[in-house]
Amino acid sequence: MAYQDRMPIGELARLTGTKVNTIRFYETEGVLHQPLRTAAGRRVYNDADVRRLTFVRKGRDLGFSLNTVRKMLALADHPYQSCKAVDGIAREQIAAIDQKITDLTNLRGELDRIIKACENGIVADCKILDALTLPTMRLA
Amino acid sequence: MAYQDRMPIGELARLTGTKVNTIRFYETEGVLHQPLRTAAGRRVYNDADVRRLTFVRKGRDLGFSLNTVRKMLALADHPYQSCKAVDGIAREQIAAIDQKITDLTNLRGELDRIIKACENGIVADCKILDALTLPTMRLA
DNA sequence: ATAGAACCTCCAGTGACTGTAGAAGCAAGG
DNA sequence: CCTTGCTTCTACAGTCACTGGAGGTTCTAT
Repeated sequence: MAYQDRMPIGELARLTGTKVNTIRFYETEGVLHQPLRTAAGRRVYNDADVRRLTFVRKGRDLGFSLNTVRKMLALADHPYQSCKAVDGIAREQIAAIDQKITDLTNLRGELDRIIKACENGIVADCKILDALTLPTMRLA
Repeated sequence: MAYQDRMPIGELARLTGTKVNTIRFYETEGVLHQPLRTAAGRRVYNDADVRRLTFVRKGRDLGFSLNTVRKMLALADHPYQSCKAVDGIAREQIAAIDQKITDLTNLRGELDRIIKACENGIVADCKILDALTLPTMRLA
């Protein structure tokens, strides 16, 4: 299970595609736990940190604020907290997520259409703005 | 077609859920065109600006940088540019979009699972980190 | 033993907004 | 017509989430 289980910050950075400075920043922000240190004061990470940091980076890439990511991490950190709290945090995010999925799907469709039109040598009349503007495929 | 076709900045802000200052910021960044001005120097916007700004906001909310949004807007601004360029810009984004859709779908699934477990009075062993970490449902 | 890479802390800079100060414009009531 | 109050204007400082660099230490490898 633990293929690399006692790695320095540079290795964690490499595995997650994160800048070393950013990892230290997340630590000061309390998004990543304070890691163990070697006698010389160097940070030591493990596989759990890789998973946690990957989650943070993906969450940010998906347009969630650090604060929202923090809330979602709270679900992982306190899996035995009250159902009410967990349910609240989870529900809060679902509507936003569904909207993002809808928007991305529309955007993807339009980019696809543009590429296909190009293949046929026709320059598409560009409807890319509509992809995120028109109320097509609304879920609610 | 033009229900509100000569609006001040405040109205554009209201319609798109954007801060007035942010609209002015997008103008200086060249993401929004320089609008017409009244004799007194006030900005005047129209429906096309509403659509464009909506696109920018959605794009940002989906985690794309202003620069990437700028590139996608270029598809709308120059629909008759060379197919090669259009195709390049479009293709560049599609892989990123697919990954985002996959990640969001996984995340949504896990939040759903957490909520359902809560309904049953069972506190779920939380696998939220896995939602964005495990290589399930990879497209490529 | 020493060159070079990786690490440390601290702090300044960037991207993308967000808020505020101070002045000018405009619409409505008295 | 005038004042009260809201909107807009420019300009600039502040915030969030990083990102990069300076100056110094530690580790690794020859």
